[in-house]
Amino acid sequence: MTEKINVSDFALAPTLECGQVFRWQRAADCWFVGVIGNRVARLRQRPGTVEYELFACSRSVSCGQAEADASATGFIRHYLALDVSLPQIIGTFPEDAVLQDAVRRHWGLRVVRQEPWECLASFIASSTKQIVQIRQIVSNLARNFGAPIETPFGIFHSFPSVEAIARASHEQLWNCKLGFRAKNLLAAARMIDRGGIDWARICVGAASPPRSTGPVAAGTPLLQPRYDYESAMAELMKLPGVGEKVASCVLLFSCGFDQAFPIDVWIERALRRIYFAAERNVSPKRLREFTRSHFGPYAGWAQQYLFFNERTRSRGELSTSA
DNA sequence: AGCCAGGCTAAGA
DNA sequence: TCTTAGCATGGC
Repeated sequence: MTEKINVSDFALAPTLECGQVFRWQRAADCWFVGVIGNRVARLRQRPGTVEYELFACSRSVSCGQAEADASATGFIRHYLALDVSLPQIIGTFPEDAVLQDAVRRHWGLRVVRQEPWECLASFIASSTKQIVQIRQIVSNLARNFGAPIETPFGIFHSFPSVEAIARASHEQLWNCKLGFRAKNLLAAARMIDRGGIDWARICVGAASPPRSTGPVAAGTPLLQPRYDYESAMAELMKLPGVGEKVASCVLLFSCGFDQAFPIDVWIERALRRIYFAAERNVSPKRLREFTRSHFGPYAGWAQQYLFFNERTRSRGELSTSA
């Protein structure tokens, strides 16, 4: 059964294809099909609305049965960040000709709320890989280690849990086409699995990592205060294969740090061309400092507009939608 | 054929 | 503290 959500200031295609998530595919009749947590979703944009169908395997909902109720709508609205005001966010951007042009061209792009572990694992896998290949790796991991989800249009797989990856062998991960990143993903999963990272203070209220917390010592507060941005970054960078870029992606895409500004090769090229055309040999440190002072509290959203704009600049269509 | 990909890390200046 | 090779593999 298809349900509808009224939307404004939203564009589904750039949101799902700008490179922040790797699990969405185009299907027939303008549908996008993807996996969110342990559910399969079909999404389609129509004038003024987003249509959705949601399928899950759980105790309350039998496998393959469509969900459609208030909580399902809330689930989609939350994932797509439809509960925030895009004009207000764009209003914090600097008066910057290039950025404003990117915003006009891709109006409606939103930073979605991913699950932290899937986001982290995906970006550990992303080092010096093309987006097409990252999508392939994530798909391989899900098919080999995730839980199957049946739908009327095929079987999908949830992204594997921390334990599932932690229990895998190096060879199994290697076979998912991770290359030299396999040992990083394995070591990161094992470190998280034994409680080596303070997730609760990086992503307060997040659904990840999917581990029971076990007994808590008397007098221990159930919810620690959230880390500030720098501390959260430092905590994430304890993990092998996680440097500043990957950590920024995780903080922006899955932990609600809207100011995080990942600098990858595409963004770095764009920054040098747009803002430092007169200078050459601008140090990475100066680039970082510039992005922090120039783009404001929603720098990460600005980054997504610039990134997607850069990747589609001399191209009509995106090569990642295959 | 050769260069590049949503980088990270250890080693050397 | 700041640059530089090495890392695996596939797409173009």
